[in-house]
Amino acid sequence: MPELPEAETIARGLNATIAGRRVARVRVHRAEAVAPVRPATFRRALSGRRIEGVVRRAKWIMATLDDGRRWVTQLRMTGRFSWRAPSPLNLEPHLSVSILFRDGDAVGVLRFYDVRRFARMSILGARAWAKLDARLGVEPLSDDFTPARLAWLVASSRAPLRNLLLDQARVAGVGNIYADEACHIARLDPRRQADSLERREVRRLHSAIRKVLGEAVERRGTSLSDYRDVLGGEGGFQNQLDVYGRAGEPCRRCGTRVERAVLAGRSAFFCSGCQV
DNA sequence: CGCCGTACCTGGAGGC
DNA sequence: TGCCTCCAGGTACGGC
Repeated sequence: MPELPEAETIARGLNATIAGRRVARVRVHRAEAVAPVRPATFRRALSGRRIEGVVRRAKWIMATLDDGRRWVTQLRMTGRFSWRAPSPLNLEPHLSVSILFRDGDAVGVLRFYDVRRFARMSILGARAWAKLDARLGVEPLSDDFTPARLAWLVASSRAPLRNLLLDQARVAGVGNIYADEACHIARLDPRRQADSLERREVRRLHSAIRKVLGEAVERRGTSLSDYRDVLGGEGGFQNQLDVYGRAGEPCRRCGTRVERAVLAGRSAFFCSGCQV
């Protein structure tokens, strides 16, 4: 579900709600949400800690704790945070973890849901976090992501362009939706061998990635089914998709029917009329 | 060693 | 209605 824009929206939402607050109580309803660590270990590590701040890295949500450790969440396909006033806790479907915050009279509950149970959260020391961070690629909205850097990445792979864009060790945070949308904006066939791109094509791809991710962040992400922000709101970018999920429908640029192909076991949507 | 198929889960959509 | 198949925003892992 969540790619960079959705994770960014969630991280900002969490920062606005829980930064500065202290964890009063943690409940782990589904042990696999914190695996391989035992629920009691996770609970003890987070209980009593104050949240210094919450940021996104790639598709990870990372909260810095007042003991210097990091509380990290990988949402995978259907992980979702929900911040609400506390209510009598009935066991809701798909509820994985609930965290009670209390600071004086300010009280709130952060709940974590996960339909498909792929999501994971853990508490990492600063060094373990640095190690995780180091194996992730360049942030595409940062100044480090230059056309030259992308050219170097693209030249290093013979895989289809779309697969390269999904590789988190190369470009961090791009997933299936935005990889396809970026290829369409750049007028590049996602099946093209990555190292076949010419310099001007790399430049188009670079600006397309930044454009689509930037606009999707502004629109607070893409809500196709499960994704919601921390307060339950939907994103708005699903109304601006050019190709993702539109197989058989006309290309908004040239009218040709959008096609679906399978690359590395995952759907790729593109227009063979204007993407070469 | 780079790349790909598969597995991990549940649930929604669509065919019959 | 029910049963079947296919598909889904991600990524770790094993194998070639």
